Amino acid sequence: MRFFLAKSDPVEYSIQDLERDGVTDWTGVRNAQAQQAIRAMQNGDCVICYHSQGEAAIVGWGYVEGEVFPDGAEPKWSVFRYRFGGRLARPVTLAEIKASGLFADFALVRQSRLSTMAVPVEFVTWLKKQARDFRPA
DNA sequence: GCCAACGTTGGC
DNA sequence: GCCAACGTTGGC
Repeated sequence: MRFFLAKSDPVEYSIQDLERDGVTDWTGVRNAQAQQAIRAMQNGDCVICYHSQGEAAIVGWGYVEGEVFPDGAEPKWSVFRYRFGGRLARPVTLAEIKASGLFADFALVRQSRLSTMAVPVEFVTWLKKQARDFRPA
């Protein structure tokens, strides 16, 4: 299993919405680099959920369900099906991630506007220490 | 609310 | 094909 991260503006669609829905199609990503991350996803991969805008924090996780597929309306763009995994009791903020000093090269820190990205394994290890309830299956 | 980063558009 | 102008996103 590999790890990715998907941002969402919680006003539009939050981890609570994902928990309620159980599963949702992650559409609307219209950026070449972000699309590259989506196309690299495989069934069962873990996708960390991050709230942007006011919150700027990791709030939970989920899983890629099935294969990545083309957007029905605009097939040149890829979509993944996102299944809820869990919520963190305490969000891990971007400020903490930056303050750790360990992840200056991570796209989350380096490219604030990128909305989906691959996550380095060292970050996953660190995150598990920060959030004991982060337990991807 | 402001600003930096950066993607997109359109004139040339 | 270049580049300025503009729009959008997200951190603060």
